[in-house]
Amino acid sequence: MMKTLQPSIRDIAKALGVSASTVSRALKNHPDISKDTCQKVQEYAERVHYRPNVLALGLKSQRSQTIGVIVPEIVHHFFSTLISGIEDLAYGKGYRVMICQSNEDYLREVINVQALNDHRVDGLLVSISKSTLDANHFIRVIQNEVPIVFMDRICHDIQSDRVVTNDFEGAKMVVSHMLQRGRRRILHLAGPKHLTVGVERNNGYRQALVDHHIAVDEDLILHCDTPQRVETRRSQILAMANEIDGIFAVNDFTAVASMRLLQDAGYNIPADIAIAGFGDDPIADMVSPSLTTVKQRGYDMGREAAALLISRLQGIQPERFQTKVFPAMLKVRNSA
Amino acid sequence: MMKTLQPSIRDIAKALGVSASTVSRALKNHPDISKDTCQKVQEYAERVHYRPNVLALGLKSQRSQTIGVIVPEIVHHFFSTLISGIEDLAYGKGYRVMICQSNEDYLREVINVQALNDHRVDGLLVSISKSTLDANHFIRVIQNEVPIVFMDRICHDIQSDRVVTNDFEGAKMVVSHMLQRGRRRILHLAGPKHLTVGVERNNGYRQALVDHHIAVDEDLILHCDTPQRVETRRSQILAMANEIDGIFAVNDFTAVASMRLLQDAGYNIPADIAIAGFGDDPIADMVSPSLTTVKQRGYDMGREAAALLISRLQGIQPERFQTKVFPAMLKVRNSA
DNA sequence: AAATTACCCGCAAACGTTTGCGGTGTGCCT
DNA sequence: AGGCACACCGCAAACGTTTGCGGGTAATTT
Repeated sequence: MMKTLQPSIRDIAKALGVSASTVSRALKNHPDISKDTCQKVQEYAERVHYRPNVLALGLKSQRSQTIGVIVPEIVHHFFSTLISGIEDLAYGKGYRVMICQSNEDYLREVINVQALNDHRVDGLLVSISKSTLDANHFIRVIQNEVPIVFMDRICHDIQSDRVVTNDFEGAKMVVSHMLQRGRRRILHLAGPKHLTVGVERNNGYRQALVDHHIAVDEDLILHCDTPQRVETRRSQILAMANEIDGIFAVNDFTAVASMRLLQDAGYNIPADIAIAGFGDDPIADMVSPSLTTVKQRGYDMGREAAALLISRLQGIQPERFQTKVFPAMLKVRNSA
Repeated sequence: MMKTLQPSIRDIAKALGVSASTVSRALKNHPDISKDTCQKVQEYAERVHYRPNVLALGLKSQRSQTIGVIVPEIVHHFFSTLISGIEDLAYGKGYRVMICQSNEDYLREVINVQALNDHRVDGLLVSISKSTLDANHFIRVIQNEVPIVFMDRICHDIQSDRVVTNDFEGAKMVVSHMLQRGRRRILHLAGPKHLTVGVERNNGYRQALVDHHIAVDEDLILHCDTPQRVETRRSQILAMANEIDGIFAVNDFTAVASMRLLQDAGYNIPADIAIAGFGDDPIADMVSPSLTTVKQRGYDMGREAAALLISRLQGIQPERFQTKVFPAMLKVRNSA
């Protein structure tokens, strides 16, 4: 198998007995170059599989045509779909994408930001980690004129474009749905207090209760947003099981985990306890009973975020920062 | 908010009244530079948040310290864990990772390969798409001296390092398990014939039958490897339901989809029909009954693949290409 | 005092590309 | 025949970094 190193513009120039500048221009059909030369150059380039060196281009143009993406964990369906949306739109506009995971770890997030900055990405799309309280790493790249669009998990302290789900309405809808079906004591498995998504869903839960003239019982709100945490709080949840008739979890994994827990303990879902989640993960449709939840349009949010960022990169700057709010959709299934 | 463009080595040199070469050397404590100068440079660099320009580095050194990853779809848990493993190891070794999805589309895969090649990634980690029959796009980058390590979905036509699961043994184990529990007519929902994983699992299925002195009935092998395909073949599967007592699906989503289908049709799992999958996706533990399956060590495979690639990049070339085979582990749950 | 040595540091080229500017040759007009 | 326009192409600098080599100054040796 013959090895042929990547040919450069100079290699082509040498082989054809012309200058590098001529090759460069010929490749883009510059009017200064004769049709004849253009054709010769293009043919030869094609034949040797010439591909421009993006590093050199980026170095010269001071823009890499690459956007960086940081999400907590790609294993979560919502974030994977977000990424798919981003990729599809970005590719279409001639941008490449570098994806990083913070693993919900603040330090890792800082490193990711720095690494992407080192690679001179033109812009950043970010969903912050659960443990991110400080925003200096983001501020620094913004000072370098690298714009950021926050998605879903936004960073409150920073003025920027944002793409979010209407978490408040979504939560209100699904909790109202349970209340309308006669549930009265609904446990809320909530997210951390410093994540906007968690707070908004919590507020939606509260508003639904208020709307139905039910007092909010703070004892019915637990910080519990992962299957692991459900396991940790196992006894606590089981102890409450007889006093509740519904659960609203901040995401679907947690909802499903709590469902399994209660089913194993002999409870009938939804007869004894109704359960609802948030996100419409594929598991929602695979568990039994299937999970009532709130659908988030991850793919569309990804596209929108990428579109917002790219339009900003291309200088189409609307006066102020925008916040795109995607509607949440109630997905009624069998668990509530 | 003040904007401060990214300082270069020359900016530092100018500010400190020294040459760029001195700054470059001072930053890495080169013995030619006095302790005094080193300290001054490093302090100043720190203060202005100097970060080397990776594009320039890559251009000069002809290596980008970046490895490209192509997987079919990140939404699948196996591939996300694979990526996590890759990232963790690569980061540790000072490499960055660029992730692409082929969406099971051959053309998209070709574009991905080319894009990563354009970015002068030092090496490639690839799981091929279902629709990939031709390998020329891979051969071309290998000719450019960019090594490839195939993971899970390997490319048969190419000599290279490989990291795979022992699909044959895994399938044999889980099918044997069903046979030992008295199942006799097991439907196999198989993958496409040109994917090694599918073929190997198919072979494992066949071997298990042979081992138990049961004739292989080709009518019990259906090409059906996604929930969508299960839906398409709905009537066909239901028509067979009374004549089978087990199902072995090539992956967990397909297993779960068939389980839902049969449950909705009134069959009891596993009493009427046992069901097993492959992969140990998180859903396996969330559905009811929980799914018996075969565990694949995605994270470890990712780490191993990255390690293999990086050692090759660093010139530690074992004589021939290696194939690392990870053992499959039977995960017995309640569905079989 | 002259010569050697060590210690610091700068010059310039190179990686691959783009682009303003200047140059050459040909044909046309007067 | 001289001037002009036009078509075509090359030179060189620049992006940020590294690195071999050469040079200058001061300290040490003979």
